[in-house]
Amino acid sequence: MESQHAIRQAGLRVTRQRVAVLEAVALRPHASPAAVLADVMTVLPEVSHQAVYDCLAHMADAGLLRRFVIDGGPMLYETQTHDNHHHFVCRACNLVVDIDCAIGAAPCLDAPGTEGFVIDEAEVTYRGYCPACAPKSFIPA
Amino acid sequence: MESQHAIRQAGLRVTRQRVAVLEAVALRPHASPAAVLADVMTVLPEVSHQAVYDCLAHMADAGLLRRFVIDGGPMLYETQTHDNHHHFVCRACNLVVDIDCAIGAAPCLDAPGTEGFVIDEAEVTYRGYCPACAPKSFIPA
DNA sequence: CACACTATCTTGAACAATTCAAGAAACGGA
DNA sequence: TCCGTTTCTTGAATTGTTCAAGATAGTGTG
Repeated sequence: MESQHAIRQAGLRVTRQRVAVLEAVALRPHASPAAVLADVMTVLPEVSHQAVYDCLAHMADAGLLRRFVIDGGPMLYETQTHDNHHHFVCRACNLVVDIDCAIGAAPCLDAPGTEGFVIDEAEVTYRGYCPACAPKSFIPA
Repeated sequence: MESQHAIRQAGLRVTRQRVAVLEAVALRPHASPAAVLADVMTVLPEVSHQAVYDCLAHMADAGLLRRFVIDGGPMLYETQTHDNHHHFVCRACNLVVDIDCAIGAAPCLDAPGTEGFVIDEAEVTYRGYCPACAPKSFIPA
């Protein structure tokens, strides 16, 4: 119900596939197309992977979803396009965690030597070790 | 000559392929495996793409190269692992430009709500419009 | 300088993620 | 309800990367 309004307000047609995709993304912290496809198939067994790719791409372009990539991995999508948060990736277990932005709504947008550039977004990826992996990393083998 | 020492000091065997790959990366601001392969083939016509992938991966692991990805694109490599700079990507022409770090050697490493996390790197990707594309973006069609 | 040991390279296939293309289905306004 | 356009299905194609097996070539040692 909620999803339908959001999709319509974004100027997109409301289809069962889009509603299901949007709700699937909303339920996962960081959803890959494959994961979304699996989730959506439990509701709409006949969805094609292509529909999932299209829905994700259109909704990302429309601002309903945020899209990012970790290393060479698959695309990841998340809702919450409004708040400006970043991502932490554990070097050991590849866990991805949201990190709130420390420096206000638009962090680090003032970069030196950028005369003539129009910078509207700064995406930050932190790397290191999560609490579960950090202890081990100090006691090598 | 220079490259060979660097490779040896990193604890890697010095091969013609590695020297050529390292020098190819050094000549380009941001080199994809395909571009490196093309460059290396002008010197060593028989190189395999696999050798290029191996060299890049080993040298990146050894700290000789830095590796990053823009969106879902191919892996990009660059030398200059020492200085902590970031990348700007133009939304219109996909130009990638280096941006020096504004906030010291390790920017933004203090993030809130990260108790228990060990963060050792922050990679920033700025997005917007480069000087060539910025004017056009304000005069839509 | 030759030898052996191992790392690296070549060749060729396999894989994962994504995109392209053509026709069928279905949303939304009249 | 009907039409026009968008979106979805189906299935193939592409891109970028990785896997595997055997040949080749560094590097330390005698």
